Amino acid sequence: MARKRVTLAQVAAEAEVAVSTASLVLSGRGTDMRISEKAQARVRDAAARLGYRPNAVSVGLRKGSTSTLAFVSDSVASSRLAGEMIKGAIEAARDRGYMVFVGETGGNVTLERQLLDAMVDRQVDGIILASMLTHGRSLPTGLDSTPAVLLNISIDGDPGIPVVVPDELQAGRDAATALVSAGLTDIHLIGAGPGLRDVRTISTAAHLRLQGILEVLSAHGLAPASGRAINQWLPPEGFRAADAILASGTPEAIVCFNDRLAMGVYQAIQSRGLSIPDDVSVVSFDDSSIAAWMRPGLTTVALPHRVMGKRAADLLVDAIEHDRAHPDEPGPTGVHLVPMPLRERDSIRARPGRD
Amino acid sequence: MARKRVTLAQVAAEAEVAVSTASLVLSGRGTDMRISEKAQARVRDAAARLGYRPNAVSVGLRKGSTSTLAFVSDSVASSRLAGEMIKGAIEAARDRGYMVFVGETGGNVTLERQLLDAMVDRQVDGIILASMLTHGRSLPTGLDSTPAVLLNISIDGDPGIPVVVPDELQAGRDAATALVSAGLTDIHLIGAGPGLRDVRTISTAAHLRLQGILEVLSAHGLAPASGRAINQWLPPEGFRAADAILASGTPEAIVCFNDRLAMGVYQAIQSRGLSIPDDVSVVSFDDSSIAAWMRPGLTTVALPHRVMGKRAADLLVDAIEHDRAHPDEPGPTGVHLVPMPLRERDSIRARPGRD
DNA sequence: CTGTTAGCGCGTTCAA
DNA sequence: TTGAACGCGCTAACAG
Repeated sequence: MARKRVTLAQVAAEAEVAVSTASLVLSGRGTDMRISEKAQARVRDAAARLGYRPNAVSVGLRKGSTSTLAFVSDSVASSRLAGEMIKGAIEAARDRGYMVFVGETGGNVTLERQLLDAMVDRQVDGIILASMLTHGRSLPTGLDSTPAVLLNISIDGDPGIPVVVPDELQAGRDAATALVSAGLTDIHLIGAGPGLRDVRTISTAAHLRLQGILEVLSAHGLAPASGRAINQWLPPEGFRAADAILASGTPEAIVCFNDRLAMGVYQAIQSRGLSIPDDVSVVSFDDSSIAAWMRPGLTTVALPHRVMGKRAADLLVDAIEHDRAHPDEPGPTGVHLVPMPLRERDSIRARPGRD
Repeated sequence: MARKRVTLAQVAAEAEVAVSTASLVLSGRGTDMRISEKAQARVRDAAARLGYRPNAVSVGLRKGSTSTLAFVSDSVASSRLAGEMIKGAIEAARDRGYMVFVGETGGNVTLERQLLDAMVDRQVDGIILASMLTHGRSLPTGLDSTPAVLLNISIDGDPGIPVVVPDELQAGRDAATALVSAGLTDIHLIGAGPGLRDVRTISTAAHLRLQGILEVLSAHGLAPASGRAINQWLPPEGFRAADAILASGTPEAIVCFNDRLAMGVYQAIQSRGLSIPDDVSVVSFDDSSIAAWMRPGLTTVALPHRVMGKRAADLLVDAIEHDRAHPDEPGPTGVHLVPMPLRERDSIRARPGRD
């Protein structure tokens, strides 16, 4: 097993040149250093024949840079989201020549420390710290000694490093606009609301979505017909909330704060023999995989996890390269909002008599 | 930025001993080598004071082993599965002191080669090669020079390394048994069947599930009342298939080959005003997240992705350690079947008049 | 018991 | 143009 790797020294021997010559040739600076064409050819040939590949560990030790990123997330339950973000980050990293270590903390701070340390020990060039919750948290120490980017984490105060988060505020506006521009005015909220402070989760997404919704409604002289602040955004809760609304009449439209709530809402509406969107229009958030499969297809504002991951990796590599070029200047920073596109399907119907 | 790391030499200087002494003490073999208690204390103290952490890259170069695993998958669309497998692998790896590089090939063979090479360049100690399709494929070369495990991949012939796959055959048996033991005999198949060769996907899962189902049915003197071999196992296909069955009467029971098909089947049954499970019993496979949220809860045979990932990582570390201990003996091998547990919910009802 | 020495594989001076 | 020598940080022989 494990047949020995060929080293640069072996290539040099095979090509009958010195190691440094081989090194220069293979790093593409042969012509630059005016090394004879025939020598270069011999080196390249030998390398190819022997199947030489530079030992990345050695290069890492020598240059201090390992072309490696760390992706550390807390990924609690909502694993699908994490998967997409990781995927986006990995792809972007690969395109820029980086590999990525992935670690999960399960929200455990001690574990997070250990993971971060292990990553730094392995000389990662940069760190993406991701959360699946988007709530305010404090920053682990040590993130200042290595380039880092925060993904889906909102920090209180300026973290001094780039932050990538979805544009939940605009998403809220877009969801509300989709309803209002269909002429719907009797709008009920399930998940949070009706007031700006009626939020039961630590997620900042809830606040921002609500804020965006209320902003658009009030701009049209409207207010939510009702609102339910819910702690757990799952189908059964959605069902119960919708059922309560339906008990006292048929609403024109319901905004669900995520697709799982919407699934329960669908069940409640349909079990009463009502039709979506003929009787009730529904709009939601997340665009999880079920949204497209529900009948009718659910119109929802997508959380672009993959794009967010990609964005974070790109920003991180930018930061790393900036750091290399200008070691003493402060690195890039700022909050990067990733747009949440509205996926229009078939759960909203314009009110008759309106355009 | 990037304040300099503390090196072993600095610790040794601070403790006024030689580097080798410091090395021995910090690797826990101080007492073993009978180094004076006070010297040991000085070293430990200095290390703690300076915040010393060994440079893993250097250790990797020196020892040839990096405490690092590679997880390479092709993860096509079905990303949630990949996420769970990765998670399981990462957790198990962490518990045994390994970090993991994650890479995705999107099914691109060239990319797979490049990724694998990049991993090997970084001196990973072992490789998990995973697929989300479980179909027969050929093995990339080079997997023989590094310990490796195949995850969710069935290879034609003996790959000579451990393989982890779900026990789909038994899963098929269990699904059929759940129905038969409820006294149901009018059983329709959606996804594959009715005959053993009626399969439209490359997935080996379809074959094995079908085989298990037919085995149990025939053991009870039964055969499928109907079967539909379907290419794409998605809700619309499930809806159409179920609708066709319902057009010619109400079936006692339907076996769906995955949960997404079942979702469509639910929609078809319920849109006709029929009840699950009072009129029709349904059983399925995968236990995807929607299964628990459907109404009524879907009884389904779970694909334990996380367990599979964990299993693969454990086997890989076993193989690595075996290799270290007995470098010339052949490594472990064999097919490891991971049980697929039946998640009983509320979509099956025993036929009245039976127990 | 402790210190010195020699690499792991590579990139980079500095001379020749 | 090329080759010899040094060191990244650490471990393992080998002396002392």
